Amino acid sequence: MGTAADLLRSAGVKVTPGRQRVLDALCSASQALSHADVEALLPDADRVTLYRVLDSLVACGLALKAVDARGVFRFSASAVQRQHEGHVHFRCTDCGGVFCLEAAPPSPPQLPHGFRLAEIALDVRGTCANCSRTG
Amino acid sequence: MGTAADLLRSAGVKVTPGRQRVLDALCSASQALSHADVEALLPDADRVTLYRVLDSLVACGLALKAVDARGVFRFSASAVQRQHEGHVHFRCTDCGGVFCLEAAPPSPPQLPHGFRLAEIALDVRGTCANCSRTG
DNA sequence: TTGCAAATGCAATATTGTTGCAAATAGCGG
DNA sequence: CCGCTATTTGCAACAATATTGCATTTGCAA
Ligand SMILES: [Mn+2]
Ligand SMILES: [Mn+2]
Ligand SMILES: [Zn+2]
Ligand SMILES: [Zn+2]
Repeated sequence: MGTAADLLRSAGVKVTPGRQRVLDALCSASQALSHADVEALLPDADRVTLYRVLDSLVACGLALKAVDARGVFRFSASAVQRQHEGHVHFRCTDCGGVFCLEAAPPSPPQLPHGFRLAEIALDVRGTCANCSRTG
Repeated sequence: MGTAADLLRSAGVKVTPGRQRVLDALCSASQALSHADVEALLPDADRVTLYRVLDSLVACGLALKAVDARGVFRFSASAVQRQHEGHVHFRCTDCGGVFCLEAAPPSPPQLPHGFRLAEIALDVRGTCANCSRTG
C-alpha cells in the first residue's frame, strides 16, 4: 500500500485534496469513522462534499460503509478493515476502547435454511485493565 | 404467550391501548417493523407516541430494537428478554430482523491481565431467508 | 373514588443524509 | 504546456428519521 494518492490512482478515480485527506483519515483511524468524525478531523471541508467524498471512496472500493448501533453510517479504509477480520475484540464499557484479543474467532453456528452469513463477530464487553484499576 | 395485555402486565408496565395495538402489530408481523411500518398499520396513533411506545416495549423486554441497512430502527416482538439469554441471535442486515439460533453461546476467551469481563455476545450478521430470496 | 406517576398529543427542534445547480478543477488529448 | 470537458466541489434548500418540552389525559393502586 502506498500513499493516499497512489491508492486513489490505482482505484481509478481522480486524485483530489479532499479525497486524499479523507482517505488518510480513514487509514490512520483506529475505528470506523462517522461523517461527523471526519468533519471534526477536517474542519475546513464542506459538509456535503465530505458525504460525497466518503461515498466515492466506497464506490471505488477503497472504503467500506456500515451502519453502527445508533443507525449512523461509519466508514473504514478497506485495507484497515481487513486487518481486523476474523479475530475477537474486547470493548471497554468505561472508556470505549477496543482491544484486539488473541483468541480464535468462533466457528459459525448452523443457520436456518436460506440464511446467508456475512459476518460473525465475538464481542466481549467489560472494563479494560486501566479502567478496572482506576474505576 | 397470552394476550398483549397479559404480556404487558407481566412485563410490569401499564397496559394502554397504544401499547396493546403496537405489541399486537409486532407479534403478528413476519419481519421487524420500522416506525413508519407501525404508523402505516395504526394510522390514528400519534407519531411521537409511537416512538415512545416502541421504546417502552424495548425497555421492558417485550421487543428487540435493531438497525437495518439504511440506518433505520426496526422493532420485533420478542418473548421476555430472559428467554433470549444464553443463546445466539442472527441479525439480518437487510431488514433488521433478529432471529434466535439454536447454537450455544461461546465460552469466554482468555483476557489480558486486569481485564474484567461483563458480557459476551456472539453477533452473527447476514441476510435472512426472506431477504436473501428477494434481494 | 381519588391522587398521582406515567403516558399521551402536539409543536418545535435535532440529527443525519440527499438533491439541484452554478463555479472550480483534475486529467486528458492535442 | 494549453485548453476542453467530465468530474468534483461549495452552497442552499430539502428530506427523512428521531428527540425534547410541556400541557393534558389516563392507568391503576391506595
Ligand atoms: Mn482487531
Ligand atoms: Mn433469542
Ligand atoms: Zn477502559
Ligand atoms: Zn432480512
